Amino acid sequence: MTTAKGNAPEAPEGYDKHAFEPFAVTVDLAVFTVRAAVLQVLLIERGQEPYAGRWALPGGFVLPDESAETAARRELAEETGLSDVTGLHLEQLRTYSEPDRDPRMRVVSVAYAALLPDAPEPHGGGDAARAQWLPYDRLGPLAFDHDRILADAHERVGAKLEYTCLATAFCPPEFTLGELQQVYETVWGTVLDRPNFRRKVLATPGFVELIPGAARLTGGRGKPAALYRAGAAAALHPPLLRPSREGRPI
Amino acid sequence: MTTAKGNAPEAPEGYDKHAFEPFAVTVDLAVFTVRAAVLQVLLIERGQEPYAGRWALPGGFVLPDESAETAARRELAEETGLSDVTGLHLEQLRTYSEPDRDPRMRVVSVAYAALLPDAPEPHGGGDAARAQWLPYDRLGPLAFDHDRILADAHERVGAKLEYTCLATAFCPPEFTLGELQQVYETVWGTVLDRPNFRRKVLATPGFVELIPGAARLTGGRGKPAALYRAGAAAALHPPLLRPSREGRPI
DNA sequence: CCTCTTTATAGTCCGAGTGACTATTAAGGA
DNA sequence: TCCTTAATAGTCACTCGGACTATAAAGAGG
Repeated sequence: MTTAKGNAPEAPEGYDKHAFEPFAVTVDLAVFTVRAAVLQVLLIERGQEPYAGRWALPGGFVLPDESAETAARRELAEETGLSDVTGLHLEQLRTYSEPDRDPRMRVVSVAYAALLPDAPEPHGGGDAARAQWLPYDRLGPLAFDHDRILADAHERVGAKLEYTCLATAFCPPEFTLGELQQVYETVWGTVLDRPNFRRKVLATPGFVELIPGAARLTGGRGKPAALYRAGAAAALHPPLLRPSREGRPI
Repeated sequence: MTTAKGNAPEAPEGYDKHAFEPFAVTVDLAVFTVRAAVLQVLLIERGQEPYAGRWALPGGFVLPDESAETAARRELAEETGLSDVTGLHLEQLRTYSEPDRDPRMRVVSVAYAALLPDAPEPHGGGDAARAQWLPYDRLGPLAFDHDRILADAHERVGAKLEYTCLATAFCPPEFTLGELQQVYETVWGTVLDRPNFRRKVLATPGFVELIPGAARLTGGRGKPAALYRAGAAAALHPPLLRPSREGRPI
């Protein structure tokens, strides 16, 4: 880990025709999980100004020899306390660069969305700040422009459920079709017809594969459900569209 | 708005627990147009090392009081020589931040994709470098990681044609359905059935609207085509999917 | 002027996909 | 044993889209 270099880099040859201003570059993480049919978001309570006491997305600086992707995965491991985050779905969302988005200084932030299959209680994190899962609904205003980042992340995740096999990233290694449907219903905030959902999922080759043994599982009453694991496919053809939304955002 | 021109910002309160390293932040533009059934890209010939003589995407530094979006639009105006770029489609692609992507220094680049309805010959640009439209196919290797950026941009534009009304951004204010179909065929590199394309486009409310007068146009032989303009809709429901691609990237 | 070519436009046919719905199976609880 | 719950199976009709044919309206060339 390098220290802050005390002098600004001079614009090297080839850059001399432009103004040159160093920026701080950070990553912000929108980490989602589905627990008990509720979409949960990992948030950190800020301990100091600005926005002291408000909830914020976890994140931090990109280190000098890191890519943003590497920094995001490092922060994800730190904030969740998980030892292995290599299998988790992590996806770059977009970059937020409004000049006044951080009142302290000029910060450009690369936002990532991450999906977790279950929700381990978060580790304190490297910041010793309070990290906690909170339901996506019922969130007060977040710090900085994190409301918008989180809304963008939610929209992206919802859209990707339509045309990719991403939903399995919310599920444990072995899951029932009911649990998979629950993911769709929770993220989309809709109710789906169970036989039709089942027909669609099973008709998509490589989406899920049956665990062939009589392996079954019961969450309580009712007929035990067959267990599936994620398949090899990445995309859904044709897509599994959300029920009638007329004007969907781009 | 932050100052601190010329000297590195000190990590302010709240940031002191992190290492802090200033980065240069730039924008790179993948500017597309369709001319004569060929997908063209606006490129700049580099005059100096590294990659002297190679083609590169236009772009430049984000100025201290600019957002990346503002910088991208400014660069777009400079490079194309167009006086008004407010109506053009400009969309953030993703951010490239590999530590070694620019051998001179640490540069984080926010990439944008832009679509132009027709191809005015490019202005020299503020860099006095040679700017030129080149066909998307038959491009040698570009400078830096611009091959990958351009490929990502192409994939994104192709995907957005499926589920948005973006194709009209490639067309002049008044266009025929044949020209619109030409955009799809050129970007996708496929051939579409004309009656089916027509049926689909006209069945999507708000995609295009007929210019009601006997306004017609002939590009040469054949029956004159009716003229349309872009409608108010932004999304396509259901989408206009590319012909059979089995494993589509996410 | 007539015919051929070209392009736009209209319409048909059929099969895949999906929404809405009903029926059956297999468990636990009263 | 009966009821409830949840998974699974199956039906029916409608829509959409791919493939295809037919017609209309222009220019080119004899």
